[in-house]
Amino acid sequence: MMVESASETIRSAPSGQNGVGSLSGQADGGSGSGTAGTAPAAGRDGSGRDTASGADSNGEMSSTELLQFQQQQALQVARQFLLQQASSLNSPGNNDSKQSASAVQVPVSVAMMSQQMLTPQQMQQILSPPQLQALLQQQQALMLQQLQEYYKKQQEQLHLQILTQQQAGKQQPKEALGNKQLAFQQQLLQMQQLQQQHLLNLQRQGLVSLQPSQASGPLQALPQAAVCPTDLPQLWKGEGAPGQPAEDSVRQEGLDLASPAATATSFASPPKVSPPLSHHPLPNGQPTVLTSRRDSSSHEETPSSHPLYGHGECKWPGCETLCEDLGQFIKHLNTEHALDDRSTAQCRVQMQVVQQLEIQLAKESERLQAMMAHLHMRPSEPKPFSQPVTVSADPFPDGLVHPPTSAAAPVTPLRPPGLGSATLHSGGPARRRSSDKFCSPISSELAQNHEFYKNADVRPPFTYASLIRQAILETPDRQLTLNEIYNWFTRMFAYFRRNTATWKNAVRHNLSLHKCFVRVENVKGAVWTVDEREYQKRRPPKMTGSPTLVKNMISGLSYGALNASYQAALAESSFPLLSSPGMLNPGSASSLLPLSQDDMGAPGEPLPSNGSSSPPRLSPPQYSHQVQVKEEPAEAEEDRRPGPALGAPTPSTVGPPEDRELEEDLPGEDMS
DNA sequence: CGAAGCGTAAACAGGT
DNA sequence: GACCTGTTTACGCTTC
Repeated sequence: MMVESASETIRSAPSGQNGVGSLSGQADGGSGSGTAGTAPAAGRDGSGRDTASGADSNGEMSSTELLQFQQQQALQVARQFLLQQASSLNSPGNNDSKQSASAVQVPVSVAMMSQQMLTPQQMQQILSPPQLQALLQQQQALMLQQLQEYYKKQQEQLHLQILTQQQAGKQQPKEALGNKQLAFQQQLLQMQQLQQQHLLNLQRQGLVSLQPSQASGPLQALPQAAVCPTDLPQLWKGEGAPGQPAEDSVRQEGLDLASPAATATSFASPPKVSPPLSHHPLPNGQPTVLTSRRDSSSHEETPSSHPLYGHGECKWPGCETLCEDLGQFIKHLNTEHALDDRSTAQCRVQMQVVQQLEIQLAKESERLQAMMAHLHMRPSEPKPFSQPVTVSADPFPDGLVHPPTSAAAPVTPLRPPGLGSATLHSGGPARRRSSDKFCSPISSELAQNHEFYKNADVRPPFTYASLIRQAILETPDRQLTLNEIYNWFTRMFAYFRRNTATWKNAVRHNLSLHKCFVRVENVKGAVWTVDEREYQKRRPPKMTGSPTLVKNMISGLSYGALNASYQAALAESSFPLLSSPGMLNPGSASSLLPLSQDDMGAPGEPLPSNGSSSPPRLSPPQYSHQVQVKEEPAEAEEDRRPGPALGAPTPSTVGPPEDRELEEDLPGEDMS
């Protein structure tokens, strides 16, 4: 109710021009007008400064010194990296040490590969899913090996340098040392986070078979490793102090740090931008730090693993406070890391770290591309990956909490994880919606970014049709009144709460326009249902085996979306892990699961499907009820729906759910 | 270049 | 008469 009215009031406000303009503006990062405060807008316009923040602070350092430090950092990273592996191998929590290890390896190549190194066609044609996986692992191994060698070499060097530096540092003025350390640590963090990112990416893609429980191991371990016990405190303190108006930028960015709701705990869950969801939050290859935090904080499901809590101590950058248990940790978090200037500044630093990591990732990706080109395929797209890098030079100059952007497209400011750049059409009204076009599972997409969309004023990258369908399918009865659909929109997407209500018109328009939406006269009025068959009809061919589609997916979507696509593709290839609910946010995953199926291309009705695995929402009774309802509108339906009852019953309406489910569940399911 | 899909705007009708 | 719901048409944009 309230929401509704709210949206209505807003309706007139923003869209001075046409809906298109405002929309694209939103998605694109703000064309200046309209809803102010979107992170992107601020981020872009803001400082043209780039990742150099670290470097900036190093202004005093000579280039040689800088180099040295970088080397040292690399070494450090290498150490941590190896340590990380070792720990994960030995970690009692990880029964599957092998997997953990691979987790570390794979990400490298995975992340890189996903970055448009390969043309979709190449991927598709050259590699079958299994092959792909194998290739990935090969790459990983290769990369890992190289990394390790490199690190080993540097280690010796580093040792020397560290020693000299330490000595020098004692003699040097504190300030200089501080700066050096700052830069050093920043890079260190970046490297480490890059690795985390890779790992997470891998996990999300399901290439690393970490089970939910296990997943927490690496995830937890990484953040820890990322924190250099001795140095970080200084780093953070140093950064916070430097007087940069971090706060300003932070607030401008739309980071809700200042909002009452945003307590220290919620820091991790910047309502506006950072994608909330956990395991897959980094579809874009974004460093996971922020996102992962959010996860666990919001989903106490894994009480034992708060992203900022691990190994009995607080993992807040620069803080190593020991906490006996999670409860204590939470208290500590709320008291010590509440919303204040310091935390804000630290947050900002973290953002910079992430930013630099992205650059690093891009570079590595570029390298991989070259490698791939040399080894396997012909240099697919001459389009060097470097561009993103350059651009990304200043992804979020001032910013805090930017939505995870893929290294591939760091430029795009406000993008929910998992959304490809496709989402951000800067121009015309006809933005590409990923779901339909690319078969990227809207459900999983939503599941992953549920919180994000809920809080961020970002337009979801789905077509109205998919959204409507989603709304309808999410309900037990598979039917909604128009008003309920409205409510779903406003409930699920901040965008539809705050933006013009033109979407309501669009919703109605879509309901009427698409045959897949069937109006049913009900006791309480009219409800809308989905005719899956029709819906599937209007969907694009299929992505399995369709090079072009795959191409679209990959080129059109960013890293995140790519992941989704990969997941879908792999899922089809019987890689259960990929789409495994375990990887998803428990809460949202369950509710959205149904969709993922259908969106994955399953022609049939998604929902009722796994009564067991998927949410219990669809109890037999309900289902039958729905069927009845649907039957009612006989007359109208005959027309619209060719013949549900004919050869094959309409998935969603007729026939025993169980059957459908089975069918749908089959990997090769879809389409023909 | 044209077709298709999508988003948006708007006119219109029927019902409450 | 205002508002909601639903249908339909038109236009612009993007992608293929």
